[in-house]
Amino acid sequence: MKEKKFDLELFFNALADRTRLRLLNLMGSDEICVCFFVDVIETNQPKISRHLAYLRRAGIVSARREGKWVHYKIVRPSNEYAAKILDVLLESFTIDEQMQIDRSKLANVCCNLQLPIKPIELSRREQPVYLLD
Amino acid sequence: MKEKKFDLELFFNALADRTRLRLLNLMGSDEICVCFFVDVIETNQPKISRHLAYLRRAGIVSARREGKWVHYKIVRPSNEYAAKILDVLLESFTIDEQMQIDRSKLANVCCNLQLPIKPIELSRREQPVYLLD
DNA sequence: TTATAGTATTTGTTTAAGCATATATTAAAT
DNA sequence: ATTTAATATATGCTTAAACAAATACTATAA
Repeated sequence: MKEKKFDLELFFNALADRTRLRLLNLMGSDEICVCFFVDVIETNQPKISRHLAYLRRAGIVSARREGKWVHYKIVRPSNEYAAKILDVLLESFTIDEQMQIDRSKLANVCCNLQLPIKPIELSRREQPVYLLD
Repeated sequence: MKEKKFDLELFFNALADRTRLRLLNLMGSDEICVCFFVDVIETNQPKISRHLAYLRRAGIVSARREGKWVHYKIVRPSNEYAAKILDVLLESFTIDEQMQIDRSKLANVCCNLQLPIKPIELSRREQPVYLLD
């Protein structure tokens, strides 16, 4: 079973959109629920879902369903150079004003930033998880 | 006089195209004439010019006219993160088979790869140069 | 059945290719 | 010198394809 080749063009295309960069910024090192993205980016949910699907196809994020909710997180791309590039990109968000505003908005709607275990989710029992795509 | 902000989306879009990646690979650390790109990529000249213009607008390459010829080279993006990303990208070309094939084709049509001074150009007197854009 | 998220469809916009043409430079001819 | 031709490169224009947004609809879980 051969690994399918990592598509650098798809990768860069995925990063060439402000909404998708904002989504990556919000994920940072945490796992974030779709509904929080909708709150922070202040747009409709299908649009967020479509951009998340784009990032998924590019091998940049993964999804995990937990009950009604789907959580997304950044995954390390299989291509080592893409992984390095993603690291630098995430680092670059620290000097971007809007990205920092987004992060504080997320901290408001979602009190679990910075916490190793998320209080809200503690009250829900763990479900048998499955991955999309 | 305020520097205009570096456009990360434009930068990533510029990198999200195989032809443009091939052009960057061919430039590497050298300054290359448009006619060599046309020879190596084996496509029409307007297409090459268009992609080079795209890279120029994204702040990734610069052009220098010397007589009838225009030479392109990679420039360090003003955004430090973009510069780092470009470094990693160029490094990634070393493990890409087609990129290496392109480089050897270039070495054939253009004997000056690896040489600090290009023999062909030595026979032309230096012109007052100007930059496009 | 209600909340959450994903998909399908339509529409408008962006992008790329191909072709033709314009511009810049040099060389050659008058 | 001035015109003409040739070469190298850039740019308009048109068409086709890809992409994004909005809306409506479907699927899943509680």
